[in-house]
Amino acid sequence: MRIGELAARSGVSVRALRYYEEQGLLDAYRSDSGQRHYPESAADRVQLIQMLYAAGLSSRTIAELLPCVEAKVSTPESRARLATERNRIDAQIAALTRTRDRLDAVIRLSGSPNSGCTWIPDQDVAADEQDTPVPGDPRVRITHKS
Amino acid sequence: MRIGELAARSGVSVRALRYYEEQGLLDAYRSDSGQRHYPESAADRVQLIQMLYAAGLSSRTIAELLPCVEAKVSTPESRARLATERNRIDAQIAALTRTRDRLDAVIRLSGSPNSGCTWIPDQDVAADEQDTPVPGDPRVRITHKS
DNA sequence: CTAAAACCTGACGTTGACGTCAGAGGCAAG
DNA sequence: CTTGCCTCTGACGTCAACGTCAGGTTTTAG
Repeated sequence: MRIGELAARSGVSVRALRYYEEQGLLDAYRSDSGQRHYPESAADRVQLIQMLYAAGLSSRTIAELLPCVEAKVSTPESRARLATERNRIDAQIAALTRTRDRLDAVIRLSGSPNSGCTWIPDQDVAADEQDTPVPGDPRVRITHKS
Repeated sequence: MRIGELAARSGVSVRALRYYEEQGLLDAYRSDSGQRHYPESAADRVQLIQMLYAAGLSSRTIAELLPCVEAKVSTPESRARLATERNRIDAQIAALTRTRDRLDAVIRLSGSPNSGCTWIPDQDVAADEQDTPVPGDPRVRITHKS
């Protein structure tokens, strides 16, 4: 198939596909006129590329690990790299989970009439830390050069 | 405290703090000479900002939602916004989990004796929790001081 | 008092993953 | 053959979250 169809099938832009090729993530056969042609399997590969991009991997890292993931072949270095990225993703999941739970807490408590929401575990909500912007508060002006 | 101390405490750069202020995420009192002064609570706020950045929220979105999380109040719109972001994070967690599982599968398969083309004998795969020390690698830096 | 360290405000630089535009050529249909 | 869509190769534009530098002021340590 040509690039337009692959783009439509995999849901990415034509530009992105050319960029992937430029980064060494996706190769194409060229017709005599120079047009790119892809096998059916390219769609899956693009999905995989998108997956790894979404996980925060850079083009270079993807280029390094993609052969391993596709061919399931690895050297000790690539296995170490895989493990590193896996752990990074794991940490990211944990952080996202904490963030989600915090947002959940806010959502649940935002309907309550009182202010007993404690998003700091065992610390009292300090009454006012002079942090609230008072409507008619004349802030100190920035006096540059007295 | 002044900006340098806040930066040290919260683990972000001075430039980042000034940027947060510019984006309306963090306000500071100014001394007569124009220097920023922050209350103790600013450190927590910075942590929260970092958390939301790490979850993929933009400055503008954080600016919209941060008052809800801090003041524990919300309008129907902000609740909807919170729910939207929560669901986005949830989807992101699901996608990351799938990606991690896929990497796990590759790691297991490539570690198997018969399926991996390990052309370098036996080496320890103890490359764990060690991030790639590439000099100019500007990936997602969350600067967790651990 | 003095020198170093910290802070200030612009303002331009960086990076990755593309978007977008220009100009030129290819491909099936009528 | 021409019309209209698709594709090609550069090459510049974009956007966010800062990094970095310059030139000047303020605070602090000795």
